[in-house]
Amino acid sequence: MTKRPAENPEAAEAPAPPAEPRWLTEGEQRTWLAYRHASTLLEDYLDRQLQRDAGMTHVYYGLLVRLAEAPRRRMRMTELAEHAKITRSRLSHAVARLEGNGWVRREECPSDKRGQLAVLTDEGYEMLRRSAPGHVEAVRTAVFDRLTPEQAELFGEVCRIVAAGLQPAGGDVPWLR
Amino acid sequence: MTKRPAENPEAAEAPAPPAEPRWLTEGEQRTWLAYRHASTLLEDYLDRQLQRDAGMTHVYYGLLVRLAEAPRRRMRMTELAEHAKITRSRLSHAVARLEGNGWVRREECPSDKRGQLAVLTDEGYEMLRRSAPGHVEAVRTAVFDRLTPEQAELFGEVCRIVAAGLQPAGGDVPWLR
DNA sequence: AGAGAGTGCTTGAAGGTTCAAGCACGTCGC
DNA sequence: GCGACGTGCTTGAACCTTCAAGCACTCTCT
Repeated sequence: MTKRPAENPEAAEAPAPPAEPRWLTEGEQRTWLAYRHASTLLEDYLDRQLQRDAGMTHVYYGLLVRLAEAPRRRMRMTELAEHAKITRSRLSHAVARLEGNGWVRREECPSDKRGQLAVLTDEGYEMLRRSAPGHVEAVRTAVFDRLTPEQAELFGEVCRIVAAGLQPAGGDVPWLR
Repeated sequence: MTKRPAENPEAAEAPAPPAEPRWLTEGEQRTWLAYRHASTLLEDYLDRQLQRDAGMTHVYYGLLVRLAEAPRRRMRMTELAEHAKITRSRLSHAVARLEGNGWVRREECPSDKRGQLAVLTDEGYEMLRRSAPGHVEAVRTAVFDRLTPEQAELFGEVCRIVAAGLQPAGGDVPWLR
């Protein structure tokens, strides 16, 4: 409910906002709803495509991509989690699964005995090479083919602003522990 | 991997794309990554805020909002699922949980004995009224306070385009069964 | 060197989502 | 009216994510 309820919520508010909430304008509501729809549908579309063609969700796929682009195709767990914007816990579970698939292997970190390296296997790389064309096609179809270059550019700009504001470094609260 | 891999993938492609994949340009890659970051962080941020202040995720919250805005605060299950862009199955589980919380109640549909109506209870409405200010504040903080009105407007436009393209009605494939 | 605090990662349980069935009712055509 | 197919919704199992601990190692300070 980003819109004011029918009745007047004067006193007795939730913990955070002290005064009258700054409700969204009509236009902001429409924008917000549009964003919600777009991101829900897009997430779904990409997850289905990748689940079908690569046997994993978009998040897992993204992890493999990051590994593929890292030097020596390996990365510290924490660093990988930060790049992917997910919690360490989630990454642990994810790598366990990907390890089961033979796409990732773990290695001890030579410089820190607590540390673990996630390493993309050759199998993993090969899987990525096979499914990349289908994925990029899906992204194009769903997004870039429908936008003018100017729209795409501005969309990127907006996303960068929003992401920066929620970044643990950029904001002032460490949302991702 | 929306970027071309290091080696040249000439022959032996994935099922879908027949010829050389249309890889993303440098700028498109940056935009895509920014979108992924923004949506991941935003989803997380909102879910945490609502989990903390309202005891449910953003999706569940959205369902209650839709019910609150529906005539007589009730809606057919299928219709609600379509509005929320989720599967019927997911909605069934969700309503079961919300029913357990006392925020939603089910009613038989008078005109179709197969049908079910999800009805927002008074408790549910009250919960919404209490948590709405905190939620709208979070949305403002994360998004609208950081964008100029022009940026917000264009962002909404882009989202509408993308969503329309993925809509079962708008596209040509029924992604949501 | 050693205690205490911090870091890196994992674990298990609780809850959410998806997928494939499945049941009940409606609709269409004979 | 009755069979076949379609629709509305639910169910259970498999999998994913979160949350709260927990273990092992490192760092800091004395």
